[in-house]
Amino acid sequence: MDAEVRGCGSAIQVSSDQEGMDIRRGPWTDEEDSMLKNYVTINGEGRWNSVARCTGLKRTGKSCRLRWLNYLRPDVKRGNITLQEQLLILELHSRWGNRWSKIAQYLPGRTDNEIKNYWRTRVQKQAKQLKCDVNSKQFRDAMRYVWMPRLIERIRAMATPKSQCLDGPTNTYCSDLPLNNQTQLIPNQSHAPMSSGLAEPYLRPAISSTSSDSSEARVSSDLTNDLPCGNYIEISQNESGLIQQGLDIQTYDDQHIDGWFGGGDTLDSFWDYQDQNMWFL
DNA sequence: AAGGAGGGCAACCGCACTTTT
DNA sequence: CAAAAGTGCGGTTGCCCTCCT
Repeated sequence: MDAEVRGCGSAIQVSSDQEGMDIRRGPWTDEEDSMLKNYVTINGEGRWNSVARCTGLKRTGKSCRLRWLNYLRPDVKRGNITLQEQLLILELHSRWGNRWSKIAQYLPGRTDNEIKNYWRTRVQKQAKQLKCDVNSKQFRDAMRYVWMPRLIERIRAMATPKSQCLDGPTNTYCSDLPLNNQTQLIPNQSHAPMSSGLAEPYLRPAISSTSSDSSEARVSSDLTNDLPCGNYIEISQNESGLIQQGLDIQTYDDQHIDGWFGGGDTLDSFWDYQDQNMWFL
């Protein structure tokens, strides 16, 4: 039996659980936020049902957990998804599909919910506009061979005015990813299951490298294993200290790409559309 | 200026898995 | 070992805001 209480311009739903206790739903208030934040700061994460009971919050444990993870946690990053993050999302999704929490482990400060929303609102919208299924080969190929290289181009363009950073036409690009020498991509521990405490950086110096004297550090093997069709991101650091991102991309000429979109005109309009929407560029 | 449409995002739901008792 | 409780995760919903007409 639910009752709806309207206040402050938003709907707060109150229902009764088995014990007759009122359960609040809907948007969290500042007061609730501070109650939850204070409790977790003192007592740590976990035991979310207890949190709900001990704080006097009339919320379910699940609701408390979600609020903390997606909003109140101190390391939650706000603001737009960066180009590098977009590229990573595309890459990891091509590998793992809708494993949002797993993908989120590689994007520090981003929540699975945020990434999921990003995918649904941006990427799926593009698929819809192109009148193809987001899981179709056509769409995945467009991501892999058109959008991702284009993203990398943009990252490179934004990151460096330096010509030495370009490795010619060999599909090696650079960006300003904040990586240290001998960098390895590590999942963000703060998103790991049953984690506690502060987030660790998701990028750490590599413990070892197969090529001892090489300054290159490829994305960890866990990330690169089984990547589709020889398409992978390689992160390395050149002598200037700038990070190079190489994408092993098969070369597709315009004619091939035209095949996906039915000819030059269609492709042109496709790019026009992309430029208008700017969702990843 | 007003109303409608669509997008973005926070929050909820249900199920599956893990841990505890 | 089984049941209950707790937790995690992906899918979905609905509200609010912005843009367009």
